[in-house]
Amino acid sequence: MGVIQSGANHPGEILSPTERLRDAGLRPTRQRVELARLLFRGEDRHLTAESLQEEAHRAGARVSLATIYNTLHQFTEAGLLKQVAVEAGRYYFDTNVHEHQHFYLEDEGILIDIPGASIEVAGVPAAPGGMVVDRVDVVVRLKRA
Amino acid sequence: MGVIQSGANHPGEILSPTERLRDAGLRPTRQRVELARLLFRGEDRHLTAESLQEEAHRAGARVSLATIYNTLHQFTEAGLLKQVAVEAGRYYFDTNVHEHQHFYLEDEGILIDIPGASIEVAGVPAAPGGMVVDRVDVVVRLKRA
DNA sequence: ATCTTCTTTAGAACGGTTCTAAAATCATTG
DNA sequence: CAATGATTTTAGAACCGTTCTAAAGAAGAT
Repeated sequence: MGVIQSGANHPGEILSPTERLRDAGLRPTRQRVELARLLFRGEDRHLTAESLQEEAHRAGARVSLATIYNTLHQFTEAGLLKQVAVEAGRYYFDTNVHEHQHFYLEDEGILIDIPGASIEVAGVPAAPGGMVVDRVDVVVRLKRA
Repeated sequence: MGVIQSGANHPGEILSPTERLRDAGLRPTRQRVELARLLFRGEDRHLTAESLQEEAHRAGARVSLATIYNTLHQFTEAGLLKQVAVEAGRYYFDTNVHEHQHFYLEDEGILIDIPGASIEVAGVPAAPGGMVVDRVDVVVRLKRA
């Protein structure tokens, strides 16, 4: 139980952005390829629509905000990204789709991975009738000492 | 470790709304008393600004939306309520301020308490330098079987 | 009552996200 | 290599929950 990975790289899984998109059943359009290239370089990353747009812009990629949102949702649906709920008002996405949990620095709005192997949640009661557990999210909220 | 409580009532703590407000250092105004009366009847409850406003309206209490928000924040700051982050876009509040975790029914946007005693989170790494753990939130996301 | 401070309020503003309808791109076919 | 049809992108509007603003109202002290 618990995929062992360090929160760093997944060397076995480095595909070209185009391959990755095709595997996911998404047409490798210019915009999607550019975004995939930024997102899937190896190290795990946390991002928001806004931060990705800035990054794309810095990298010289012209991508509209609507496309950023569309792409983020498509990638999430395709299992290339994971959504993380830490506060109302903003969607966070994570390129690490393996089992793992997060620190959240409340003061700065920053997420940090906790490796999947280290946290263990015990004693989850059975799901109410007709329901199954989709996933268990743990957020360790940190503030300045 | 872990306050033992069932997610139901806290009989030792039933104060009049007015007392409760005074204890929290809040003037017992008409609006705050009406909202406290709705919220702190004994059983634990989950709510949003919108749901509370509807409920207040049904109960014949005239309270503006701005006051709902103000009050929700003041109550939270005073430790009378707890915020729960389950999805971006909406603030959930919980009248159960004791240590406990939640089921979240993704399809219907409903929160259900998991009693504080049953869940155990082990293996949380030390907080990064200069940080302390504020709290550990566990959300068990459920979907239809 | 009077004065000061705190609270409530309607409505505007805000910020992040989603929608819309039109233009652009892509793949396919003749 | 058009012409066609389907998909994708886009600017900008719309949306929705939340926060702000400035003015009116209530609470408490004297």
